[in-house]
Amino acid sequence: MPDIFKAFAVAFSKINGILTDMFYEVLKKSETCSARLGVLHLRRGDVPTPIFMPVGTRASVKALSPLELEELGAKIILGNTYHLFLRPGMEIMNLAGGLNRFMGWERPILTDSGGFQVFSLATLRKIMPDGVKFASHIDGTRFFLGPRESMQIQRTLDSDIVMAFDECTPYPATREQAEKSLVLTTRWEAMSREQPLNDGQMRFGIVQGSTFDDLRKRSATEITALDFDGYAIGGVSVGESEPEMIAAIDAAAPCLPQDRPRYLMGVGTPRQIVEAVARGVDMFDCVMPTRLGRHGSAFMPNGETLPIKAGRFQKDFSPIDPECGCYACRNFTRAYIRHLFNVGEILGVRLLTIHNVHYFLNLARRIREAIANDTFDRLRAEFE
RNA sequence: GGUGGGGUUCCCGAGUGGCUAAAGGGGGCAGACUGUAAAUCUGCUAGCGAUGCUUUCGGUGGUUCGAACCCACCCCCCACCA
Repeated sequence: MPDIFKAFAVAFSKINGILTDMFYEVLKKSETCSARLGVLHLRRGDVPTPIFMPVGTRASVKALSPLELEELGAKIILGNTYHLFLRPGMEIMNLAGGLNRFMGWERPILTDSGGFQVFSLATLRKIMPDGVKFASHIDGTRFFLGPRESMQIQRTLDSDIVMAFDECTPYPATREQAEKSLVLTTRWEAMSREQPLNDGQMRFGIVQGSTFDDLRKRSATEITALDFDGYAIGGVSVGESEPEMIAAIDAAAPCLPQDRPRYLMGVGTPRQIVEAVARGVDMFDCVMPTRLGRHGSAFMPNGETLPIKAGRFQKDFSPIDPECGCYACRNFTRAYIRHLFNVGEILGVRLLTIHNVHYFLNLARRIREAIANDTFDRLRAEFE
């Protein structure tokens, strides 16, 4: 596309943004797939899309300081309603003046609603019509978390993007179970939608439907009708195969409005992210870079992982990835980082976390550049 | 020189007649991890032609149907006393 048209397209989408609410703008769409370049305008700053959001469940992206996140180029991070409600609790969060102030992070935060804990802490909860009775995984204390409670907590956290309270459907699920879960989720999200939020907080709905195309479409349609600021595809990365995950996106994405951001929750591997972008997804979060970093795996250019603890790196004095520009790769060797893991020094965990988070943030950057330069198909091919 | 304690599979270490190829750690190796109950978890770790066989508990003999485990001698280590 000639530059003049490009500029026009950008200008048009900007006007378009003003006509809506300027929360989300599409800057460019790929001509060969559904990938799109955009920007989220949030209270605490703009977020370019496609974007990767590091996960900071308990008011910390594990092993990293806000300064390091800033230097790595993180634009938005996650927090979690369930975990922050339990500790430090809302009294302290209120006194602190919200999650951003509490943790010293000035850029946007997206908070998950606790819906994922309905899935991950399945043995410690009971689903009720208006929410979930949990027994705290810390001390067993009983408490109730539903759409109303979750919205109220996220208000106190004062996050920039608030997720509706859903039931993350377990995998595998029968059609009957998936449908029942979908109906419950739609109800809960309608309740979530009614709750007041703070000025400037954006609210996302979540699509469920498990592995059933028609249920995915139905859920997407029902949730869209509730008119959220953005839409997430949930109930993925719960143990299903990659083709099943892709199928869920293929089923749901076309039913979501073009002028709102799409967020694929909990995903994923580099390839899964690239494939989802090709299908029109704009936002991602995943614990993979931070968790694998703590567990001794480093991401390599092709998306595979290097087990740094392996004995074969004992005398390997090259960087994790010679092509990588992160602090860990610029300054330290495999042999040294392996040694740190070997003796249990926390710096090892920190260095791999820095490398992995850099990898994911950089992947998102490369994706954005590729869409802008019409080379996304080429980038996509690197991960096949 | 004397007295006492001890030498176990890569390392530390449990095991005192058959249920012991030998507990438990460590180390090593492999794997898992996807809106974080995870700086975590799971396997394997003598050899082999492998539902069994061979070698192994400092060494050499011996007792016994059977020994890492009991006996004799030898080698080595540690502690204390001379």
